[in-house]
Amino acid sequence: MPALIVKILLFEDNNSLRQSLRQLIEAEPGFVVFGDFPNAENAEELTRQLQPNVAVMDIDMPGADGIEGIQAIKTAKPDTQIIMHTVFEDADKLFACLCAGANGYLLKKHSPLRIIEAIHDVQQGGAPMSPEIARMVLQSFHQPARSYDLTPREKEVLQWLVKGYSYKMIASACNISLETVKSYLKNIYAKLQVNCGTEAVAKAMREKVV
Amino acid sequence: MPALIVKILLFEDNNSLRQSLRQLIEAEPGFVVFGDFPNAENAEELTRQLQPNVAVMDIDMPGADGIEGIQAIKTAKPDTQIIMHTVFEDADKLFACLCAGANGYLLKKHSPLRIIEAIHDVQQGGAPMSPEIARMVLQSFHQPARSYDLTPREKEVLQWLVKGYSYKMIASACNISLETVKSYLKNIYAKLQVNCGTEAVAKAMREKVV
DNA sequence: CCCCGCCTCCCCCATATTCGGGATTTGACC
DNA sequence: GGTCAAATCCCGAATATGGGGGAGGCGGGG
Repeated sequence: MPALIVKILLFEDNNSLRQSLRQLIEAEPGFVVFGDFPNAENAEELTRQLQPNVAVMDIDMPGADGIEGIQAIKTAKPDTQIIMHTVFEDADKLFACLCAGANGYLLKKHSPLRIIEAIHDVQQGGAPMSPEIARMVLQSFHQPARSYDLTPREKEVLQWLVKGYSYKMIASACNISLETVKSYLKNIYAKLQVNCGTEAVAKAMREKVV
Repeated sequence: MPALIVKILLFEDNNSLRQSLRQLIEAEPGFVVFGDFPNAENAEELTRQLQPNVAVMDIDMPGADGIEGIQAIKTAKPDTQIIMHTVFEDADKLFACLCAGANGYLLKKHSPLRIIEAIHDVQQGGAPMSPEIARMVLQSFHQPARSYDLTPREKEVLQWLVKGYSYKMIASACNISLETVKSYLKNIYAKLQVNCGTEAVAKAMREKVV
């Protein structure tokens, strides 16, 4: 049993597509499809039994969908590399998959041969993505970081608040009096248009203020 | 003036590397290097004057570094595609670049020819990344989502808190009494090992609890 | 049947926070 | 020299929060 055999599971509800993917993948030397399934039911149990190296997974499947599939597989065998293969460019589904632990994300509109490359990629620690997906992922980081015209000191105070500091702790951290802290926070709340600390923290973290 | 000319700026503090990159890029049909610089000083002004389509940027440069460079360029001309080209695999610098708006991220250890591909990629809406980088980016989404053994109701209450709701608002949102909310929050704070709402919100957001 | 976890509510009280008014000093800028 | 924003401080009152108890009902598992 050579170490270079790649054990693959296939989850895709379209039967004919699933069969052709299976044939395509098995044509590649060293790639063995240990199972193909129309949805992600029992994915956890299957993973435990078959110990795959890679899973190729659609998202939209009747029964258990791809997101549940990722969770099941990662629970059973966290080092399994999971490649999503779907028509969706929907941002919510994309990020749900990434948060669940997907290791790659290909759109079906690209050549099926891309899957073969992708399986090689994930085996070597890469993260294959369709260009549109890569772009969406990078853009998700790019938030303009609204400043709300906070003065430097106000930003500093807000940062401490975000770290969970109380007014008193902020005062000693900044070496200023409690009254000053209260004064700053008043202004900060007004500028952020919130009316309590928790809201300010939530807003600051969501919008990458400071 | 054919529309297919790509105007490129180059920021790299190593003089010989900068020169060879320039030659390499200009050897590609349609690619014109409008300027090369040893750091990102005056990047905003330069961008405004030269109106580049693409910038290739190192991170570690004396004077103004690559992160400031991204900000300057994106301020002056937001649709400029910025490709980072650096030795760093350092996570902090990586994410700082992405947050600032980088559109691609290549490691210098890969073939310089990858840059040519990357410039084509960004022009077509892609987001070229070295495999290691792509993996780090995807992994940044994959947080196990610690649950801290919160009960369903507790999770719900915490979610409202994260949205900035006050105790009273949570009470009416959940159709329970203020006392009940206080009771839940007591338990939640204990389970999260925090001692106030702001800290709980910060922790919940950071660790994707709920 | 009994126990236990969950949901719900209650009381009390100390403190923290919010928000409404000020005020002073400093340093930059015109 | 005048103006203005920023940083610093103070007072006081109304609420909100945090932490300590306890307690009843309900459903599931042993």
